[in-house]
Amino acid sequence: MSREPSRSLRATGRATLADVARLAEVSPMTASRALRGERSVDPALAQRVHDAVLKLGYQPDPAARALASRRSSHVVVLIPSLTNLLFVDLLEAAQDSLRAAGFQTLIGITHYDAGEEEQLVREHLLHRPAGVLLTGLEQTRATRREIAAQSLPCVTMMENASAAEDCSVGFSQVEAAAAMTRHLLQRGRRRIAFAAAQLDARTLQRLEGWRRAMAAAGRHDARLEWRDAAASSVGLGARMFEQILAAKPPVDAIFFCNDDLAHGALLAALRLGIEVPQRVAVAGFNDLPESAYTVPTLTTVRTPRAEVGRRAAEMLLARIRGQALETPHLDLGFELVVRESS
Amino acid sequence: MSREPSRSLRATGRATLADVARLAEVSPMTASRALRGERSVDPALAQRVHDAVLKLGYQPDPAARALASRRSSHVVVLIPSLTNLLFVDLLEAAQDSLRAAGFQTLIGITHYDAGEEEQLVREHLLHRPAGVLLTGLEQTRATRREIAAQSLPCVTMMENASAAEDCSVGFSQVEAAAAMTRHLLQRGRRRIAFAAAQLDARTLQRLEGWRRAMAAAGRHDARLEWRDAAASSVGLGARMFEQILAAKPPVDAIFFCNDDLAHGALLAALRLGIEVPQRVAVAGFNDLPESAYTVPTLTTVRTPRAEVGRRAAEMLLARIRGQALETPHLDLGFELVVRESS
DNA sequence: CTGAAAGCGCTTACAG
DNA sequence: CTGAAAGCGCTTACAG
Repeated sequence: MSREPSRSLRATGRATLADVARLAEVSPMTASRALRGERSVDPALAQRVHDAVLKLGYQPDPAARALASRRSSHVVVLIPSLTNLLFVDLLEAAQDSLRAAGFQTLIGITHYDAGEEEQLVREHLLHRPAGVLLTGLEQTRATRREIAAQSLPCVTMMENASAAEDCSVGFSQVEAAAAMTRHLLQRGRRRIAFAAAQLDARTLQRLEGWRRAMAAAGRHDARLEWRDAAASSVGLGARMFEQILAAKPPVDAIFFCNDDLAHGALLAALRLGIEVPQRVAVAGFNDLPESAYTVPTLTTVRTPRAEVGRRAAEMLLARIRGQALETPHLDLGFELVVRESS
Repeated sequence: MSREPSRSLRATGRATLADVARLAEVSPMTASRALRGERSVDPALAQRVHDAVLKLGYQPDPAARALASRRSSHVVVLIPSLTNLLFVDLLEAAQDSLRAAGFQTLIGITHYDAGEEEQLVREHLLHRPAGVLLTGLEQTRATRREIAAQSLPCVTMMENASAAEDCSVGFSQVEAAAAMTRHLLQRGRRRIAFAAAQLDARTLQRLEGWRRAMAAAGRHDARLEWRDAAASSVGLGARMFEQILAAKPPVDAIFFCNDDLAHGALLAALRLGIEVPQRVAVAGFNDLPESAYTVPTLTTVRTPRAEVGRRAAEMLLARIRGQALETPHLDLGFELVVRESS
C-alpha cells in the first residue's frame, strides 16, 4: 500500500527527473530538454515541466549528469599561491562568476611549479571538468596536451598571450614595469635598482620592462639587477633593502617586483633611519590595501586582478556554452599609483 | 574489424572496471572490491586485479562511483574569508591532507555570515560530499539539520566545542586572550583597551577573555572596550588607534583582536609620533609573518591554524572511514609571542 | 570469498 | 517537436 510503489529501496528521497516527468505528464527526455533550456521543446510542455520542478523542489543530480554526459559541472582553477593576496582576489572574483552560473570550482595551488600544475591538471581532469582557468602561460607540454585531448575550454589569466595561444585575460607585465620605471626616471632618479624574488615568469617580465625603460634612458646597468629565487615576503624585502643599500654603486631608487617586498623595505628603512624617498625612493607592484597606509605610503602599480578573474570566468563560460568570442585576448591595463615613497 | 568490438560508440577511451575485470579474469564485483581494499578478497585475485589496473592505467570514474554509492569524493570546506591569512593557512593544510587521501576540496567563503554558510552547505550537499569541515560553531539550525539529514561526518575548526557537539579541533580563544591580557598586566599596564573589529564569534570570545583577565585584576572598565563591526584591515586599525588615543581616559596599552589591526595601529603611531611601547603598548592576535618585522615588532598570540587544518582533516577522514575517535575534541593550544611592542 | 542481477539518475543517439 | 531504448561506469543488495 505504499504511495510510491515504483521507488527502489535505494532511493535517496530526492525527487528525480522521472518524478518530474510523471507529474508534468511528459517523457523524461522532454523534461530533460526543458530543464536544460533546449529550444526544441513546446512552450506549453516546458511550462508544465517547470511547474513540476517547482512543486517537487527538484534538483538535478550532478553525478548522474556527469556520468551520462561525460562532463561535470566543475571548473578547475589553478593559481600559484594563496599567500599572495593578488591570487586571492583573482580566485574569489572567478569563483563568484562561476558559482553564479552553476559551476563548482576545483581549486589547485601550483606553488609556482609547472610540474605541480601538470599533476593537478591530471588529477582534476579525471573529474571531466567543464573548463579550466590557469594562471600564466608557462604550462608544460603535457599539461597543454591533456587539456587539448579532452577539447577542454581553457582561459589563461594575468598575462597577455600572443594571438597564437588559446584565450587570455590579463595585462602587459612588461609595459606596467616599464611605466613605473619611467615614472621614477621622470622624478629624477638615475640609479634605479630592480629587486626580484620568486623569479616566476611574471616577475621576469617586470624585470624586462624595467630593463627596457632603463636602456631607453641610457641608464641600464646590470649591477642594478637584484634577484632572489626565494618566495616573496616582508622579511625578504627587508633583507634585500639592506643588501642593496650596502652594495657598491649607490642607488637612488629601488623598484621591488611586488608590494610585499616593498613593505619589508620600508620597515627596514625605518629601522636603519634611511629616509624614503629623500635618500632612496621605493616602488612596489600590485597595490595591496596596506600600501596606502605604510610609512611612507607606497608608490606602486595597481593591477586589475579581480577584473581579470571575473572576465576570465565569463570568457570561459562563453566558451563552455560554445559561443564565439569576439575578443579572445583581453588586455585590462594597469594604473600607476604615485604616493609618498617616490 | 575494430579491435574492441564491445566498446560502445560513446566510449571515452579510458579503461573501465569491466576492462580491468576482464584482464584479471575476475568478475567486475571482485575487481571493485579489490580496488577499494575490501578484506574479503582472495589475495591472489586481488593481486591480479592490481596488476591489471597498472597495466591499463585504470582510474575509477568519480561520477560513476558517486552515482552508484551516493557519496562523492568531495569534501566541503567552509571558511569565513580568504583575505585573512589565518584562514588561508587553515585551508591549505586541510586541503593538503584531504588531497593526499584522494578527496577533492569544495571551498566555500561564508563572509562571516551564517546565512551564506547555510546557502553554501545547501548547494554543496547536492554533490553528496563525503564530509564537511566548518569554521566556528555558529551554524544555523538549518545548516546542522541538512548535515545531520545526510548523516554527514563534520568537524568544526578553530574553537573548542563542548562535549555535546560533534567533533572539533581548535583552541580556547577566551584563554588565549586572557593570557595576553595577563602578560600586559604583568608588564605594569593598567588601562588596557581591547579593540575589536568584524565582531564574529571568535573575536567576541577574545573580548571575553580580556574582560575576565581585567576583572580578575580589578581593572575592568567598559570604556576600555572598542568595537567596530567593519571588516578588519590595516586602515581600520590605524583609525581605531587614533580614536582610542584621542578618547577620554588615557590608555597605556591596546590589545587588538588581530594582527592586521595592530599593524595599522603601529603605522598610525609612527605617523603621529606616539612611542610604542613607551607611551602605549600594542598587542595583536595570530602572529602573521609580518609581525616579526613591524616597527616595533609586534607582541601577539601564535595560533596553530595550520595544525588545526591538518588535524581537522585527519579527524574527518577517520570519521569518513567509520573509525572510532579517541578524542573527538582536540585542544591545540596557543603560544604567547612577546616582542618589542609590549 | 565470489558473482549475476539490478539499479544509481541522468543524457546520447536514433527514429519518427 | 517528442519519446523508447540503451547506456554512462560504477556499487548495492542478494544469493550461494
